[in-house]
Amino acid sequence: MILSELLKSKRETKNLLLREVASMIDTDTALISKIEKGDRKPTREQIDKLAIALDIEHSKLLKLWLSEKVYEDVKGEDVAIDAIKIALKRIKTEEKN
Amino acid sequence: MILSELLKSKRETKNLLLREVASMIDTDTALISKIEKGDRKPTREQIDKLAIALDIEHSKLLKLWLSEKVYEDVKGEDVAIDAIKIALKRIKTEEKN
DNA sequence: TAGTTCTTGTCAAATATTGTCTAAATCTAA
DNA sequence: TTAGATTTAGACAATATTTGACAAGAACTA
Repeated sequence: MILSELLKSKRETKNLLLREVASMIDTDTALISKIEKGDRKPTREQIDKLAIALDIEHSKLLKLWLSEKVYEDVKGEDVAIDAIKIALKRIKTEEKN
Repeated sequence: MILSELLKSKRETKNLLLREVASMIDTDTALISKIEKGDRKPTREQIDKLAIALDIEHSKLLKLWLSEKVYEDVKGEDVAIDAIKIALKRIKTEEKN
């Protein structure tokens, strides 16, 4: 499940209108629409607010958001998998200290 | 081995001066110095040129460069590992198609 | 068809990144 | 030590990227 899909399905489950979510996020409907369509990435602050507005576990949303940044960095590269693995190892070894 | 370290050690192995590398990369010594100290990230074009100038396998350099972008995205996040893993899965499943 | 919701395109403002210059710091050899 | 060379640090303009906002169009609903 991709971030944009999650946001849209959650909003629909809760029967909220774009304008209602928009006001909770302090922006306009156009931006929310774009976020739900994957045309724009939410900022981190928006992620925080969206978690509250849509009642989604914050860390779940954050994970998805971060993973999409990672994905964008490497997609289309033929060394994508190796690059991600290198980063993963680095994170893991750092956590041990 | 981190990108900046690799670049510096390779240059030293080859007994090149910053200004020599700089001219091959079409920039000035200050920038190369910063790259070697990790203060600046090379652009992708610079990675390509550095691979040639320093005689480093291009894909190796590219992997390191990409991995550091990934690392920067998630470092310090307590969901960092999960986020990377999600991205990794996504890349893997997409490659199958 | 009118009213509402959603989508799209555009563009300026805000941010972030990059390149270059200058001068200071560090190193090296005589 | 000092002169000359190399490397580093700081500042700042140029560029690029991201973001927010507006307006108009499209799609949906009653």
